[in-house]
Amino acid sequence: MMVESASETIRSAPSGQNGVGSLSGQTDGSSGGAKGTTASGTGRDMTTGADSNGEMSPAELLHFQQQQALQVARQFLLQQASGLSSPGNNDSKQSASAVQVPVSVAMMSPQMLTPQQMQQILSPPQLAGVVVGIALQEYYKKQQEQLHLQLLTQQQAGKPQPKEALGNKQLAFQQQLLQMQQLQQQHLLNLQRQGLVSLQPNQASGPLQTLPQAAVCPTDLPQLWKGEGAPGQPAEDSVKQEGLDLTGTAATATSFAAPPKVSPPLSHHTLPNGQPTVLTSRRDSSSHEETPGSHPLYGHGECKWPGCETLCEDLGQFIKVQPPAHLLPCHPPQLAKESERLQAMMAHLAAPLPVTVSAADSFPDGLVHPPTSAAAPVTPLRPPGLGSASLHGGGPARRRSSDKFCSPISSELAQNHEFYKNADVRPPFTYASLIRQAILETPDRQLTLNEIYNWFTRMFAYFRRNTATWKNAVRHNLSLHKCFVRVENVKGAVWTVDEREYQKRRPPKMTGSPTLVKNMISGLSYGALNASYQAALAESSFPLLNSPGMLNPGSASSLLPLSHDDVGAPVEPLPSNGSSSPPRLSPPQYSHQVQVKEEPAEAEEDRQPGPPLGTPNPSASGPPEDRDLEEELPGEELS
DNA sequence: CCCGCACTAAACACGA
DNA sequence: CTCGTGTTTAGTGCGG
Repeated sequence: MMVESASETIRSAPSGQNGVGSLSGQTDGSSGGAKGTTASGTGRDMTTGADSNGEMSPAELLHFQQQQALQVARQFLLQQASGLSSPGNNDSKQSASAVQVPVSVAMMSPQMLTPQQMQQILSPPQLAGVVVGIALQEYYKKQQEQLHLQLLTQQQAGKPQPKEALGNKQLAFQQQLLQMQQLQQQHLLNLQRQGLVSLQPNQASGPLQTLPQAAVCPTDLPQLWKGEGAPGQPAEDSVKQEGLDLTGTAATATSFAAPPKVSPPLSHHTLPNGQPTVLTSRRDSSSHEETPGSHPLYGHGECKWPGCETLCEDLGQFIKVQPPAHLLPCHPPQLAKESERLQAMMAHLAAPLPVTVSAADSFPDGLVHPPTSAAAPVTPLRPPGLGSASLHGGGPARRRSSDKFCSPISSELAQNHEFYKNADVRPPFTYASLIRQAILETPDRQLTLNEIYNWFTRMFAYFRRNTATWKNAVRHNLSLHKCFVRVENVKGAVWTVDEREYQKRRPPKMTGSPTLVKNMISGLSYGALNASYQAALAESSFPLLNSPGMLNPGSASSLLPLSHDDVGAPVEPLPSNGSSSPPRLSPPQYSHQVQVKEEPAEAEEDRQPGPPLGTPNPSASGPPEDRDLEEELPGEELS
């Protein structure tokens, strides 16, 4: 779950945008954004986790996600604590170490985390960094979901209660996740030992870590600790000292945390030396702790892991047996499969990627930049900021995410500029939105066809090939969409954007449809929330999903409401784009008000050069940008 | 199933 | 004639 939520969070980003659906989610922007996201991401997970309970409200979802992440972290801590102090060993020593744990645990308790904190923890850039692992995460997500379902089914025996069930489920699921991770890791380690896998601990962990890490980015953790007054380092140390088993799982984390920053305090992910033994111990502890006497996978004197019915006298035995000896045998098929896929994926991703993109790699500008071109030109990776969207180059499947959900193309681009520039990935935007972007980026808000071409090639590596195809598409779009207006110029013809038309063709409203809401939530982590939000506004494209991302108490409270009802309505003009937008223009204002529907011709005619404000739009205070442009070139059109 | 949207492909027209 | 630019039509895939 954690993973999922994390990934979800991330993905929403950039893109939240758009998110999102992509490799797996299938591209469609639309699907990705709305449905895709929901389905593949949190939505689904959530469902899995709480479906029995029915739908969760956005807020609940968010909270749930937070809890997931926190609980996992807490679990680790608890495990540590319990492992040290519980069964059998209760030395003063341990108690001493244990002392710290409680504190940390307290700190970690979900209730204590505010949405804001969450955001801090999962800052956009950092989140973005985690995106790399999304594909893997999703894969695991599915696996985990399945397992979870299985477990639930088996467990159902005695827990029908909704609320409680949820709580139990959460715990169970979390444990499951942990175990899954452990198993995965173990398996990898085993393979490693056997020489089947040459992966290094770090590498191996890479993907794995993504799970937990995604939820809680190591680098970010420090903040948490700090917040509580527990210095990052100390915490880490303490953890280590306590003989964290976490390390085991954590092996993974290492790579992530690797960077300069002192690694993640998040114990579980932190992996000191990837010692195998740790795993076992950790696992033990994990199973112990939480619910003494109970284990999600243990019941009625036998292992409940799907397919495994090993008999165990008691939990203790179960735990003992379970670990390496028992667990593996139980799930070889799954693990084997996973491992294979995992490795394949890793290979495909080119090892370092995950790490590369990690938070640590954030650039000075605060943005997470995609792997450099060198790395993987053809890799179908998702841009850090962008969640799903259709990136893979190829098939028709990709299309449109931008329109419906990635609207804030400008912010998206700004954030992932480097990525698109270097990665041979198809941008998740429609041609129309790209063209518009290209045009609006210029001071004059007009471009010749050739300049548009150049912009495409300059901005996207993807458009450096197959020129015939996309150029044709560009021309096609220019001609086809009313929003693009051709203006005769002295030198020739230039293309401008009729913002009103552009807005018209977009989905007018986002009523409070459930899906949208979900999207919003899922869109959670969209990169620079504020930035994107503003950008969205500026673009006047709907803030849709992106804004939601910011479910942050502070901003969220104020924004969410707005996004909801106001989405459809004209947004307040935000000169966020200031860069290119001349003072005179105030595009956003027109956004939806569209008075008249079509009649581009009319519109054009309407725009008489003389009366700048004369625009038919009553409410509109100022003429749309294009208008200005066009009007600036009076002669031609009018006459 | 239908519709709308986005995309791809391609034919055709025009002017330089 | 070729090329670039525009326009238009047809077909496909996808989501609502």
